Amino acid sequence: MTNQAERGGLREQRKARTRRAIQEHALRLFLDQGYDATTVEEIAAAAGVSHMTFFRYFPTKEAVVEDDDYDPFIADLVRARPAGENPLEALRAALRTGLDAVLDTDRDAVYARTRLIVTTPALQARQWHNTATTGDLLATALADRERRPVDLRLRVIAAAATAALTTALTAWVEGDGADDLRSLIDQAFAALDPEP
Amino acid sequence: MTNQAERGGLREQRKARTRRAIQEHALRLFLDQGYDATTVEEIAAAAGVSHMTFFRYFPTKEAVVEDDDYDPFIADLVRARPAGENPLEALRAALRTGLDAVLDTDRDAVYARTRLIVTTPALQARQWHNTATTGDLLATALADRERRPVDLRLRVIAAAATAALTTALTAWVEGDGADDLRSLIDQAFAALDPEP
DNA sequence: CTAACTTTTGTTAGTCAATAACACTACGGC
DNA sequence: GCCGTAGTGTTATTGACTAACAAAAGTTAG
Repeated sequence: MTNQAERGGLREQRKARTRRAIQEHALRLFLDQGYDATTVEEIAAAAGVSHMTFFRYFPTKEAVVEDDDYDPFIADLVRARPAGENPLEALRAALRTGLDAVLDTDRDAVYARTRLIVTTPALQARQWHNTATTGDLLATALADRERRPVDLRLRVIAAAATAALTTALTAWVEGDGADDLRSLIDQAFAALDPEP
Repeated sequence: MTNQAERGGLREQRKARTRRAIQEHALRLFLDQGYDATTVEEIAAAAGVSHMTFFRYFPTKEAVVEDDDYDPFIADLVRARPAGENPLEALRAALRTGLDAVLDTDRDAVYARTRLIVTTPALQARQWHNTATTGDLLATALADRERRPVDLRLRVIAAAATAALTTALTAWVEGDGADDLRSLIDQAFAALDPEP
């Protein structure tokens, strides 16, 4: 119990509450009046903090929308795929498994956030950076799985897979969320296999 | 000769000269002292104009580095590929032809600019946006070539091709330009073909 | 050649994101 | 209860970018 402060201390509770408050007010305001039309000052005021505090919790205005917590999770799923499987199929299967877990429970929230990102230039730019990072992570996972170093080939395959995923997500938003995302992702990955 | 002003008038000459001056001083300063460490005010001063004039010529600080003029050219090369050829191979061949023309004459300039973009976060973000635009253009070109509308499959293939190109360019910079770019691009595209 | 016009530029003043310095408050260990 | 410190607010600064208006130059007509 020496480290109680890090788990249940009042400070940590407050921190977590403040962080969540900022995030929720930000998303509400973004969806309400648009991303660019919403200033950090507004968000901070709505959350009852100063704009400095906002930046203490999030490094940039964009970061408040980001949510890449489960990238490492997917990387682990990739590493768990059988070594014989071809890399692209391993990525497809891992992404599928990871997304299934999220979509079943949080579909609407995922859609709202994805829509916000896809339709906001500033968030897109940021998202592309995150996608590149994810690509690197996946390439590393592929390499680990085959017990060899990352090379150009694995990097290209990982980049192609994230490109397929991004294309499917964009199509999802373009269709106003009416399509089944899983099906779109299947189609996207199928396009990478020069079929018989 | 009714439209002389649009071709050889003093105004157009001055405009072209100013634009080039801004661009050259900007690149020099960026390479010299870094992108972030260089302010628009500095660039404007070096080019002998006010910072407002800078923004009249370039919408953003990043735009001064961009150079997507030959995207439509590559799209035309894609359209010119035989309709029987598979889409990915058509893109590879078109990109190859387009790059050959540039690399032979401007290799060093292309390398310097690519390095600047790859190593500067703000320029990367912008470049990803441009890459996405290029992807759309290529997808459209592929569709035109096959005389049918753009669909998810063509978009994925175009996105995968640009991802391969980007990966090759990144590897080129990581290797300090010592590798042969053409060879890197060949390897990158080969990775997209699940080989025999 | 001159007068009226249009285009381009500079000046000024501003907004907003992001960072820094420093003092203040209150939590939590003792 | 006391004190160190984490967390916050205040204020000020930098730098990208925009708007409004005035000034200067180019262009065209008469």
